[in-house]
Amino acid sequence: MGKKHRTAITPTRAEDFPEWYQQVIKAADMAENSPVRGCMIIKPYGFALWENIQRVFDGWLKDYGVQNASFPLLIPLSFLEKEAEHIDGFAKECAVVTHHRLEAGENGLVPAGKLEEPYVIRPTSETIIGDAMSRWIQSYRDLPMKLNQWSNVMRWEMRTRLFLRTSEFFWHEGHNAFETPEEAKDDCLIILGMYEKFFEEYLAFSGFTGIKTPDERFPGALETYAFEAVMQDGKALQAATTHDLGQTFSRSCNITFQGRDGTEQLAHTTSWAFSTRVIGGMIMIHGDDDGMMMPPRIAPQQVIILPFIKDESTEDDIYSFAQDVADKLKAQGVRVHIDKRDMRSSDKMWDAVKKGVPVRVEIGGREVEKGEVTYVRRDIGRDSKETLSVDGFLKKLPTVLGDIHDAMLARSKAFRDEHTIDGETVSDIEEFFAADRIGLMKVPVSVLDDADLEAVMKKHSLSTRCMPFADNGKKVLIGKAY
RNA sequence: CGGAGCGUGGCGCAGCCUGGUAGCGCACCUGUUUUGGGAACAGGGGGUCGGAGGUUCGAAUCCUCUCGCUCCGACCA
Repeated sequence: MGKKHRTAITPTRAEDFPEWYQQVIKAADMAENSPVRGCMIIKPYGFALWENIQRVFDGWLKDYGVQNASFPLLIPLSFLEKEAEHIDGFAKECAVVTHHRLEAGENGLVPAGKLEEPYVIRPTSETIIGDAMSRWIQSYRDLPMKLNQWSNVMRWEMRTRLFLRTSEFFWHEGHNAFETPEEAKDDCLIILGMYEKFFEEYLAFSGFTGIKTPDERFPGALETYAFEAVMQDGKALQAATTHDLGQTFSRSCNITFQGRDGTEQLAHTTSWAFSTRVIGGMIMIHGDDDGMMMPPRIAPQQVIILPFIKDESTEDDIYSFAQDVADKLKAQGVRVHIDKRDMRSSDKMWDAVKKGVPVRVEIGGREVEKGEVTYVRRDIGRDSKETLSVDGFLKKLPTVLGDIHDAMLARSKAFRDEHTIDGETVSDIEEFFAADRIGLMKVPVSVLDDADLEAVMKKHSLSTRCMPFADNGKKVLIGKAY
C-alpha cells in the first residue's frame, strides 16, 4: 500500500531503455533467447500477435492481387553470385550449407557428403524467385506477376536483439514484376501506402514514409522506399521497405518477356517486406513502465476476464457467469480469454497488465449478483474503471476498443511529432545530438552535400532515415536508428 | 568484428579482492489466516556456481582457454 510508484517493469524506460525493452518481452511472455546463437524462440503469446498480423495483412495483399507461394530455404550459391551488387550487400552475413550428411567421427558426428555447390540459407529470396519468374513469364500478358511468401530468412548478424535484429527472423517478402518502370514505381508506392495504413490502423503507430538516400538503398535497387517510425528513446526504426529494383534483377535472372511490339524486353521488378521486427517496434512505441500495451485490433487477447473468487462457494457461479460473458463476447467476434489459473487475483491482474491486454474485465460476487461487469482499460489504468450491465458492456466494448486504438495512435503520433525537430544546417545537427536530445532532426536535403556532415554523423552514429513524402523530398530525416 | 561488462536454483542479485564444498529477495510447494487489487505468519523443496583444463590438501573464489549474453561502435529488416 502507498507504493504508488512501483512499476511492473524494472528498470523503467527512463532508467535504462534497452534493459526495460528486454524485461517487457520477458514479462509479457512474448519471446526468449534460444540455444541457437542469435535466434529467438517466439513464445505462444508473441506468436499469436504475429499470426494476427499475418492474417490481416495477408488478406490485404490478396485483395491487391498478390498470390502466395513458397520457395526453398536454400539458395544455390551461384544464384546469389548473379547479381554483383546484391551479393556484395549480403555475402558477409550468409549461413552456408556445405554438406548433406553426418557421419560418426572420433568426437561425435561430423559433416560428410560435401556438396559440389554449397547452398546459402536465404537472406532474402530475390534470386531464387527471379529464377522462377524467368520461367513463368513469357509474354506481357503474364504481367504483372505478384508473388509473396511468408517465410523465415537468416542473416548472420554481429549483434542481435529479440525481435529487432535476430539471425533468423520471420517476414513476408513480396516480389512483383511489371511491364513498365512506371508500374513498378507505382507498385512500390502503393504497397508502402498499405504498410502505412496497416501500421496506423492495426498496430496503432505512425511514422514517416519516404525515399531512402542512396547509401541506405537495398543492394541492387534503383530506389528504396521506407516507413520509418520513432521509438520512445528517440531512435528510428525502419518498419517496412519497398524496393524498386528496376531491371537489375530481371537482367541477372533473365526475366524477359515478349512485349506488345513483339520485341524481347526485361521486366521491371519490385520487392517489399516487413518482418517480426515490427513487434519490437510495437513494444518500443506502446510499452510503458508496466509492460506491454497491445493495440486492440491486433492484440492476441482483446479482453481478459479475471474471476475474483472470494470463497469456494461462489466459484462455480462466478465461473459460469464469466463463461457466459465470454461466450457473448466471442459471438461478437471479440478475442477473449478467461484467466482461470489458481492464483491470487491481484497477480493475475498484474500479469494482464504486463501482457498489455487492452481491456481487463473483473467479475466477482458483486457482479454476478447484479448481472454486471467491471472493466478497466490498459492504456488508462484504474481511473478508467467502470461497472456496467453485461448488455451495456457488450454494446460499449467496440467503442472502448476503438477509443483505445485511437488514443494509442494519437499518442504515438504526438510523440513522433514532438521528437522530430527541424534544423537547417550541419551545426544544428551537431548541437542537437551533442546535447543528448532524443529524436530525429529534419533538415533540407542540401545539407547532404555539406562536407562536414559525414564527420558529425559518424561522431553521433547517425544515419539518414528517409526523405519524407510529406516534405516532397525536400527534407531529410537524420537520427540514430535500430 | 573492435571496446566494455556479465554469466551463481524459475527471475533478480550477494559471495570472488583476502581459496575451506553456497546465501538473500521474489517466485514455487504445504498449512493457517486473509482476499475488489501487486497479503501475513509458519514450515518446506530446488542450485555445485556457463563449459573445459590447470594451480592447490581444498576453487564459485586464483590462472589459461572456450562458449554464451548484454551494452557501446562498425554492418544490417
